[in-house]
Amino acid sequence: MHTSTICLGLLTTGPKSGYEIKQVLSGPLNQIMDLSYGTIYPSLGKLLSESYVTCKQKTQEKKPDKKIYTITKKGISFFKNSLLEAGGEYLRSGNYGDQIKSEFLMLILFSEFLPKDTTQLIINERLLFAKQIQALLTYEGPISNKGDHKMRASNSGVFIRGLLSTVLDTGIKYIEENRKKIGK
Amino acid sequence: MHTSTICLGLLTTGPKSGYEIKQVLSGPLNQIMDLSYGTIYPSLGKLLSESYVTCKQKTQEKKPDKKIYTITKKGISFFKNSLLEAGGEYLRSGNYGDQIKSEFLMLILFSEFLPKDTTQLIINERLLFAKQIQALLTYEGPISNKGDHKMRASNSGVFIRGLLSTVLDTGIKYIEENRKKIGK
DNA sequence: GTTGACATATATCATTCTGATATATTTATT
DNA sequence: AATAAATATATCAGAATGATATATGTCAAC
Repeated sequence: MHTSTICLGLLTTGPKSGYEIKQVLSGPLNQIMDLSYGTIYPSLGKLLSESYVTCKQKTQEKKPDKKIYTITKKGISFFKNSLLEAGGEYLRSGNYGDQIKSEFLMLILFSEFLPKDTTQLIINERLLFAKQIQALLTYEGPISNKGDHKMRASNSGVFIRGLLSTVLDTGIKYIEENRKKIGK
Repeated sequence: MHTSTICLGLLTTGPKSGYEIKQVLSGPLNQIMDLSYGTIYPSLGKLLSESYVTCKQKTQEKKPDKKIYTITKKGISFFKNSLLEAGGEYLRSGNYGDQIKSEFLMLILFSEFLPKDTTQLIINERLLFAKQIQALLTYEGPISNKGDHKMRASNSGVFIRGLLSTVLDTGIKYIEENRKKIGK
């Protein structure tokens, strides 16, 4: 899926700045996708030049200028086509897996070459982190203004949150129950 | 973790060609890390120029020439340092999460813009794929010569396989039980 | 028997992406 | 009063991907 498709998709829930798109991608959605500013800003620029979005410059009183991007009708139509194409490519490719780079598990994989206390420290920090993410995913209270909890409130959003939460929980329990086995 | 650290780490289990390193990274390990040829070959070249590995050219009778790389003593020492540094950076960074890009879940996230049958097809294929990976991870029989099952046979390898298998199983069950909720 | 698909094997490269950095203001903390 | 952290956009060197090129072998299909 192209960066532009992701940006447009996130804009379907309402106008956003590049900074806000990054915020959304730094919340629960971070567990399934991330983009850097260096990818987001140029993508929004291109989308603007092709009239898939419009841009309202907001000269804020107390903060740096904000460029709020709004998806256009043309943009929604383009997004639907792009998404369908991405789905078709996904099905055709035969590569149905996710792209994962786990620094944590690579360190564990090579942990026989690491001091034991370092390995244990890494596992402790990872578990703490996973529990924080767990809290973020299961959080049901009022939406904060920090962008932490921003995810599509649709059926699919609920489905994905549930999936991530369940899977994360299984992972935490597995690590807690089996960590003794490493570096034995 | 740098590409060179990963290559060296994989070479600690025995000499390998660039192609074989890619094979290992295409087996069960693919669930936690992947590298492309465009990353592996230049990295091995650099490692060779710095004497962290040696290279034996094997003119094979029936196949293209093979360049078998073997880690040196200097290489092992360098690997241990690099790994310790990677562990330290991991702990210092505060970013304990994995880098994940899930084409599948992004398609599900936006599935309200996709035809229902397309979404269902995507889920079907994903489930089929996940079950194949599951079989690969739990496979206990003789090691094939296809590189499919190559993973470190150490404690950590067993730990990681178990973790991935457990987590994958939870994911499959969740999707099977909750897929009706999408696109309702 | 030969065509086509697939596996083995190395290598390069345009395009893409990341991670770091620069800039500037506000808000919160100490 | 100073310092850190959040808000906000933008750029860019370096790294990584995905595609492509090259070449040979095998194996099944037609």
